[in-house]
Amino acid sequence: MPGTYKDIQNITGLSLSTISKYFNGGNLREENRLSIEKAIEELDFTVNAFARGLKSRQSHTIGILVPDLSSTFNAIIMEQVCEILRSHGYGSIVCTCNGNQKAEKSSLSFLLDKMVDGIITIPMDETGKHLEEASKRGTPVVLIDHLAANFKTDAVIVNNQEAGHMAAREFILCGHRHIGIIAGPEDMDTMHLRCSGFLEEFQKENSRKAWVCRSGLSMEEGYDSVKKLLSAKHGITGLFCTNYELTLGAYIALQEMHKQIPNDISVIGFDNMLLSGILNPPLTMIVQPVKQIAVTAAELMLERLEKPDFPGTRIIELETQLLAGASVKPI
Amino acid sequence: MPGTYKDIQNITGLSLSTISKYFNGGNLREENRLSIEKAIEELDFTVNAFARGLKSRQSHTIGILVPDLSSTFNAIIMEQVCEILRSHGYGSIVCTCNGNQKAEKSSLSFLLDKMVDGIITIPMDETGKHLEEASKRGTPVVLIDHLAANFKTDAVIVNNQEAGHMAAREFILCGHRHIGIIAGPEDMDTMHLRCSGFLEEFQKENSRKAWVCRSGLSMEEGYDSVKKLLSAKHGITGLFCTNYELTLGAYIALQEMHKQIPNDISVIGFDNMLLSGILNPPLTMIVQPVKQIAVTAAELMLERLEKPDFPGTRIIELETQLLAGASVKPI
DNA sequence: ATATTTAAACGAAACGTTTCATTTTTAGTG
DNA sequence: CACTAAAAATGAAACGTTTCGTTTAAATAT
Repeated sequence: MPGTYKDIQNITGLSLSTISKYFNGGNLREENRLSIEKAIEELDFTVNAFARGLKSRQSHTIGILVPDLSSTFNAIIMEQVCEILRSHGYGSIVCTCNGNQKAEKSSLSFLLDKMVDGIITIPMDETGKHLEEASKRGTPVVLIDHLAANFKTDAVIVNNQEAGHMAAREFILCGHRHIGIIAGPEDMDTMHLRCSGFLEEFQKENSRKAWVCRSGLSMEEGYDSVKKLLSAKHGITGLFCTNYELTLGAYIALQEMHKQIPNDISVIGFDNMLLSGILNPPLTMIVQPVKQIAVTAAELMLERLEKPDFPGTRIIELETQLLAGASVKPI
Repeated sequence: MPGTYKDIQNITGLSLSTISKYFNGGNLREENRLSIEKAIEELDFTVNAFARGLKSRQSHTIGILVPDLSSTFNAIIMEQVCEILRSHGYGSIVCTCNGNQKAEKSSLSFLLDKMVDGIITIPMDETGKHLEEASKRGTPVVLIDHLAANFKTDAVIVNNQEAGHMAAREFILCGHRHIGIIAGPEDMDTMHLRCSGFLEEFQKENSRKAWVCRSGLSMEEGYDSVKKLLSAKHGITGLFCTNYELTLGAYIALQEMHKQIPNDISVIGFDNMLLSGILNPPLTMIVQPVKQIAVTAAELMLERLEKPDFPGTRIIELETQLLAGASVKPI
């Protein structure tokens, strides 16, 4: 039903190879170029991606594999990545694996079967074992958020440990000695690093003490963690929250308990600049360069696609920033 | 590099058509089936989707086109839709258009060029003009959230007007006469219907009055709207928030102003059950059947793909629910 | 055992591009 | 104006499946 090169050929009288050249940026005589363009218009023609892919072995499609999209951070990263790839002519096939490692492996196969030219992923299985299937097929992989122990490939990460340090230094600077950490899951290395980074710096002096409350990643768990930490009466004067949802949950809990920030308790949040702006007083938080993470991941992929055998792997570590608000009080 | 039917042929001695039959569910002699399976194993074979698509004219890929993924509602709908499609063997190419109608049109073309078998979209352009390109190519379209004025096609919507009614009745029942509505943009028909539905019901009696505060969709604007509405001293005793982000922003603003819910002010929120559970007192809210919306949209699409010329269009309206909390006080 | 029906396997021709080795045309030179 | 070099157009052979009309093999009936 849709037109083909042959239809263009019938209209213009040009050969298939010339027409192909037109669509692939070769040199044509001006009159031929115009007559092809006229035919395209007339036919409402677009190149058949199947046939093109069959010859060129490229789909101009990237597989995106993430644990979920309910986490705002993931959703926004994905949104940005898709958009950038799109502006370079690449589509994004998105798969989530719901925190399930088995699903992660099968989603990867699924994506590869769809002939994606590359995979961008926030891996769950931190060994990276599942990714071997991609390299077996010669499909490049770019990691976001954390490296994979047994799979060397391009990656964009963030200095989570340093993020922890920064938060700790901020509390130290203001004289805090008793801090609660709303830490999230221990087996997730981003979260773990933020927490251990904090402790490393904070506990350099014995007079300072931190209480770690592990949980999942959700707002609800941030809420619960605050209730737990404060009811234990450790004499905590500050809270460090290690992702967006936890921060929000914690904030809501504090409001409910009528704890004034920062008079009753100081808070350092994580991730979301937007949130910082709206709260009053503005929340001091560690922010990740979300946009830049997405841009970098997309660029790593695009460059890798251009030079498939560029040697070595590039691991790009971006900086988190302490966005100073007014939620940490000197004591 | 990856194997082909021909390689399987060399190993098994069977013809290409027999091998094709194997992959397309025809009847084979048991021994042949086994020998093919052995060959597949040995070769690590997977069917080439380009070649298959070229013949079958199907990509087993659906295009998903939404305004953005930063809105939690959209992100979750998408996550679910992708997952369901995936479980039926369909990939999802996701495009966002950032609230930009020009981008919406070009994203649609982009998706069609990628040979998607169908389009599931939350349309921005409410005329649906841009969708004509899809039907010109015979690509089915399923709408979510709202219909398109000039484009009849399958759709999943929600009774937004009735949602407004419900909220109004709840306030009326509790004796409220002065309500503020945090309404979002007027030109977005979901938001508009929630608001107009509310007004329709609420203003049946002249003694009741509602103040509408229009804004964008973000948390920040929910926050600002509350400040505006309350500083105007209309004597408002309740607030109706018309989406998740606005609800959250409003809640934060109220907390900050030390307005107790529901003693100082009653609140009905929208969209997010999770939020309701965590807040204290639990927030009364109107919830959309998110999961069911996603399931229905995916099913409409899958069924349409199976019977491309099933006559008529199916418009499925799902019900919102009032989730009773304790944030509306009788006065 | 042979004839007949049914089921399974086969061969060849598409599907719509790209590519490479050739041929034709154009532009450039003495 | 013929002659060469460079640029553009050409034809044919892939790419890896599916499909359809036909042949061959297996199963059933005579």
